[in-house]
Amino acid sequence: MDSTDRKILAILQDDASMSVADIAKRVNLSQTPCWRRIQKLQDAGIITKRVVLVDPDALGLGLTVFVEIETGDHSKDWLDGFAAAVTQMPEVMEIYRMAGDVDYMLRITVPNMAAVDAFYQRLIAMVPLKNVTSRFAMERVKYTTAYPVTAG
Amino acid sequence: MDSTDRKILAILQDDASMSVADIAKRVNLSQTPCWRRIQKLQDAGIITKRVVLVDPDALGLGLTVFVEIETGDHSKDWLDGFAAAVTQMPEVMEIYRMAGDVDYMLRITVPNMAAVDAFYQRLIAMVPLKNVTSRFAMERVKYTTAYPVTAG
DNA sequence: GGTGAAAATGCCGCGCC
DNA sequence: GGCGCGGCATTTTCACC
Repeated sequence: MDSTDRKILAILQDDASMSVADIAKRVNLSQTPCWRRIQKLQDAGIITKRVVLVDPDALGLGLTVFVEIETGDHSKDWLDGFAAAVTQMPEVMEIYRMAGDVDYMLRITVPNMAAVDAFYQRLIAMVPLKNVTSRFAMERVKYTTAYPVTAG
Repeated sequence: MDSTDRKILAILQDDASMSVADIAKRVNLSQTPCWRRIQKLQDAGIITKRVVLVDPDALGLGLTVFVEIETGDHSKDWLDGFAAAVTQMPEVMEIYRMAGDVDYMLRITVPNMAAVDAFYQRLIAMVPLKNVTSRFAMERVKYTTAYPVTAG
């Protein structure tokens, strides 16, 4: 993957509605080679998806909460099952298995406090957990899906 | 926004490469009205962007770190400036202003431990901070940009 | 809202350098 | 790896129900 591919990725991560012709201009290529590069990035699994991003406030999903979970001592099978179950829950946008005292970090997006509590109740009903800490976001200052691809 | 709009959003949040004709079929609409609804969702700012998602591992960005920041006592202007400066940093994917003891929560994506340290050094060089805690992710279990739009 | 169809645009395969 | 052409799919805009 050379610097032209990186430029293409930078463009598409910011705006995937651009035509191949316009992208080609921006990276000083003609249409066909540019198109072939994009195909290749898709086939190689570097580009994983094409999606639209939606304003959560417009959907009434104004509340973001980070949930830090200490599972306590459990087997690998148990942990896998736990992770799979949490993955199914639609308000869960991100799940990370963590190093350190916190075992899992979740980011959930919900309409209001009641939904946070409903989520919490469902979560602890699934299984006993050693500790669950919720951290509430007041404001989303930055949110991007675009990874840095250009050095400097 | 009715249930048809929600169905359209659910589809486009999952796969924006679908043709309008195919989306129309899935929501039992003909092409033109379906197209008009999508336009409306864009014009209303509900759909904010069309992007491609990229595999961070493929870019050598395998390390995700949550950074919890306590800023200490500072003026609103100072906080705004701080937030703006952190927003500029390309490894920062998400920034939230938090309720509670932690003032800001960041998610950063970097190639390796050295980059974490480099980020940390740049961060604390910007200004004195009361406390900075890094939490390291071992594994990304779930990551989605698709908000739940269908009740149930 | 829905339909059908036409115009404009953009995609993407081919032959060639 | 890159280019230009051209058929074809898709988008987008009509006029009308």
